[in-house]
Amino acid sequence: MQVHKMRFETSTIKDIAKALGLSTSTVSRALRDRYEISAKTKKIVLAYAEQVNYKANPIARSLKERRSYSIGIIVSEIANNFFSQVINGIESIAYDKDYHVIISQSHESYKQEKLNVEHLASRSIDGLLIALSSETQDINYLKDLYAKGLPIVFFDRVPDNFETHKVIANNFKGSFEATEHLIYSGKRTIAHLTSSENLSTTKERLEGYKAALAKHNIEFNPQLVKFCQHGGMHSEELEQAVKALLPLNPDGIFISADRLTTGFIMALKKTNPELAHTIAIAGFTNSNLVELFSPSLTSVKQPAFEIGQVATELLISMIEAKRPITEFEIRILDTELVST
Amino acid sequence: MQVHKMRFETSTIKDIAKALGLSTSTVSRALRDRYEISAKTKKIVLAYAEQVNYKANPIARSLKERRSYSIGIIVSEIANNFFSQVINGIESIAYDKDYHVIISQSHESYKQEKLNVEHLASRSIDGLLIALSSETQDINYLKDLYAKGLPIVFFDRVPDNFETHKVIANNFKGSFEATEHLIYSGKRTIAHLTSSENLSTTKERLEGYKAALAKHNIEFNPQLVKFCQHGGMHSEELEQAVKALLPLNPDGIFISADRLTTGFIMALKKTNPELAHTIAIAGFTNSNLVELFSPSLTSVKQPAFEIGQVATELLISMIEAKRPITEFEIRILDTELVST
DNA sequence: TTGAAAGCGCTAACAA
DNA sequence: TTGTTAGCGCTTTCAA
Repeated sequence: MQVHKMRFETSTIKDIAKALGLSTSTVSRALRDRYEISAKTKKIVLAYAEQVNYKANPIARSLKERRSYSIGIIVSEIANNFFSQVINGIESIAYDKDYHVIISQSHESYKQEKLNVEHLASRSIDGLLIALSSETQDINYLKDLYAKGLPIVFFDRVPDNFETHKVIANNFKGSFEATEHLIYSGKRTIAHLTSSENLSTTKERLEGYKAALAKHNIEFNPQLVKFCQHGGMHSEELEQAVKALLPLNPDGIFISADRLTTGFIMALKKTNPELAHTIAIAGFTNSNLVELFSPSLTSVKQPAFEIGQVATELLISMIEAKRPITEFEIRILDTELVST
Repeated sequence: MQVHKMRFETSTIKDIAKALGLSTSTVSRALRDRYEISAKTKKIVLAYAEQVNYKANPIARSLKERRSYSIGIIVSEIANNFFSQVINGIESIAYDKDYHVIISQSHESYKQEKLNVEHLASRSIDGLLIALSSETQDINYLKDLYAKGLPIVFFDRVPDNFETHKVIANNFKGSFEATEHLIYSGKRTIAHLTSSENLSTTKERLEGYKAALAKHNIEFNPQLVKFCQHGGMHSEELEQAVKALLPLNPDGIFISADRLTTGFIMALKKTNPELAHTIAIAGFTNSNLVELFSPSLTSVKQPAFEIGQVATELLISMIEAKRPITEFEIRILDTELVST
């Protein structure tokens, strides 16, 4: 453990105080730029601190201030373009405001999600940004933490029975446009492949799909809708969906999630390659590789980076709020339809 | 700030001590399972702690023990399949050993990398796992930290003048096989698109490429090799490379990095779509979407997850070593050639 | 086997 | 404006 001791042989506030013949509190005040302190002493302290390359020990500060300047993030998977872009947005704001982020993955498992959240909470995060796993139904553990004072902001996959800030894409509109796009290109038998019914996104996107059909007088056929409980984490799930849908002869399909979109195309190419280029595909995906895909598809892109930014701004505002917040916002950001 | 105070109204060691009429040290010993302590008291303490859902405050512990049980990770981009898989491997080991991880992205910028590392160091990470940015040449700032006692393990992009553990893929062999694969399919004018010359991976992969050419008596033509200083972060870089290579009429190309591989295909499709299916492509990529690509390609897959695992095991062994380590390992893991 | 006490580095109420 | 002092929650030496 010597190694460690060594590393901390950096100067502390105490060292500076001693060297300059001041008290630690004066040094602290100079460094934190707080309270009344003479410009002169401040300058001296700052100069000396600079000279000895003083770095405040964030752990000591955290212990004293009872906060860690860190925020927790829970996503299902970082190897998912949507989420990695959201994370970039989160970081862009967090680092700016001097917070650091701790990322955890639920891998679409409720158990893992709960474990991670509790682990983060015990690590004294100051706030939590979370997109629920596709398995999650019981959010009482989050309510408990929230009640104990942990600020939480939901993004993407949000619960409806939880009063706090939420940031989502305009799922209804995005789905409506994607479905309508298929209709405009002459498709009439449009299947819909989607995630677990638990997810808010699933419900909203299903509504958009239905609305587009209704607008164009196409009867809604529940058989054309297939749910994947695990969000496409397992390829069997997708192959089964393909197998169930094809007998209905769809000429188009609208897919409601990143992993499902790519997973569906893979499953289709694997099981029925001859159909890959005959079924028109429109789906949610933030992959920056869509241009390379064959068959090509029309993609609904979510403003992932912005979602991350907005969620972080809201979270930090909650963390730094002087009084409990009672008015909550649901921010809805527009998607973009991209054809290649 | 009330919000915060509230959150910490969880029981502390002191509370338990008071409730049970013991001293804090006894409670601490019981909880940490240390020193001589009577089985009886231990049981009482443990039961009570369980009952009140006691959670140790990691910040207080860190301050006292001068370590944070967290490790820092620097990658260029998490939205890169290779790196996100490495991170999954890192987490699988770290969480098991009760460390948490803090991920930072350099975005291939030396300045950002240095900033992030120093930020992490000031956050008292216990160790660092890093893949250098494509811009990085001066690693003195890392040497300084290392000299001060911060354990560091390099992976993927490693420096040659730094004595510590390193974990890499067998870049030479992977490149050799990929190039040879192109040769076996009858290609003779094989271009090579690669990253910044700074990177260790660039050098090793170039050697593999050359060796395969040599084995098959194909003369090495330096003009067929193009370096991308920014690792394909900018699309212009790639379009220029395409423009420079095509006049040489390559019938195959071997590409040495994930982002370059996908970037090159995009650039080719954009500028010379008619050639997209005539040039045989082999390239490093860990994308799980290659099956969807058109044109298709032969991919060199790195054992990313394992690289993360091994690097983390080595790092934790350094962190927990009782005495300074003097023998270092370079672990080389085999790649896999996948044709679709 | 247990307790008292010091101290990790920092902040902030209170006193001067 | 500055200093004194207490204390955040925990671990650990020393004494009992």
